Amino acid sequence: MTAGTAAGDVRRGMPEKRAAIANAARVLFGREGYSRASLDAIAVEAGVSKRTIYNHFADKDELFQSVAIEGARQVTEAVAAIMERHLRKIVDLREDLTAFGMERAAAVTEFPDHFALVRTIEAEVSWIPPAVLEVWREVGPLSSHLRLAPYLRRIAERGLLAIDDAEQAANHFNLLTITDVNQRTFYGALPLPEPEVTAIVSSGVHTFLRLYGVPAAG
Amino acid sequence: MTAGTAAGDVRRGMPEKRAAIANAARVLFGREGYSRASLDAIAVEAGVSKRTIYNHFADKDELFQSVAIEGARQVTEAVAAIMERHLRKIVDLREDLTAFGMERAAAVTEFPDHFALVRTIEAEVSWIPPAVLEVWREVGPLSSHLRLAPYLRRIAERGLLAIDDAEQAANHFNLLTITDVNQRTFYGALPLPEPEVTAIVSSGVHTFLRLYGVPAAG
DNA sequence: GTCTATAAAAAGATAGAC
DNA sequence: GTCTATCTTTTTATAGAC
Repeated sequence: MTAGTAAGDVRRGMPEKRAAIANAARVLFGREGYSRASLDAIAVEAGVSKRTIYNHFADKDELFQSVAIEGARQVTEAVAAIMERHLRKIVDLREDLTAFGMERAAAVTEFPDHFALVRTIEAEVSWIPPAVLEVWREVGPLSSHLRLAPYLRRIAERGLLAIDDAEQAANHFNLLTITDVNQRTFYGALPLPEPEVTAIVSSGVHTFLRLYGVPAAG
Repeated sequence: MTAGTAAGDVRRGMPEKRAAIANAARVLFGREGYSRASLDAIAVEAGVSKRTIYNHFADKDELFQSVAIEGARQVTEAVAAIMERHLRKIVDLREDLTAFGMERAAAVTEFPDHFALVRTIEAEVSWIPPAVLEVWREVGPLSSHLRLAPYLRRIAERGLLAIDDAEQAANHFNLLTITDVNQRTFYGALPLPEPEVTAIVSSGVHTFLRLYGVPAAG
């Protein structure tokens, strides 16, 4: 991954073969990492000749970056849907926060290719063109991270949480739940029995509510 | 990194060349990552022929694993020294915790090779023999993590903190300070101005004291 | 746009002399 | 134990036909 190639270049109306290549690349980059995943293998997995890959992507770098950004977009959308499902209407605050945290943790195991790719990106961070990296962060982790704040702010406005700085509270929620899980499982690469995941998330929510809970809503 | 090779094999009384190889490998694995770092380059950096590397290490895998575990040991010792310096005798709790957090964060930038290597390990976690990975975790991150608990327990026994579960409290301290910093900087790979690091650590300590602080000692 | 075939370079590992 | 020189495989990337 030499610095300097252009960014994503993801268009609506992808031709079929291009999509097949992107899917195969996501799987193989995720399973093997950047260097080990060969374009030969990606071509086979996609059912396409290697030359066709070069007709759609400038080189291996651009393919990787394109796949990374597109994957980040998908995961961010999935996380947004989970937020909407659990944090739009609050029934029982503790239960809703816990269910949100659990599903968010489960999303990591549901997109194993993508999160393996996230680990690769983190490892190769010095080799990725800064502009591409910035796009990836904004589309992916930063976006998932920041979108939580407005939900918390609304919950606080209804008097169910006592929050000064919603973005800091969102950061604390993330650190105490998903970050803790990810740190222990290497983004899902090492298996962790579900009861332990439940314990971590429940404990994280508990601590979060010690920080921001309101007696009446506890 | 194929699974199945033997573990560390680090002895006291390393011959000079072996040490030179290990140093060069640490630098190059850190700078380039596992796949990109070639044994040719490592040999040049070490001022040694490539054949000599194979006289000391079975193959590239074993070299990597040996370097990773030895580096983890060194960093863990450094972190232990920082703990001892700031948490053995408490003068002002908030100040001491903050100074500890700042120096711990600084250690990440002081060992850039090692933490670049940590990112590589995390990325290649599925390719590292489980036994080697377990040794690495115990010697490195897990050890740095767990050694904090006894210090907190002693501080609590002197009445300066209100702690039930010292290991959970240690986890919370780590999440709120060093993990937050590492997450934003990719273990120091992306620069973060020192004032921002200070802000994160201070804020993390503040939150930690909201959770475990004692009015008298606040 | 897509394919087969090939070039050109690089990397891990080894042979054999000293 | 250490070195130079070499083998073998794999990889990225491209030529040229259809």
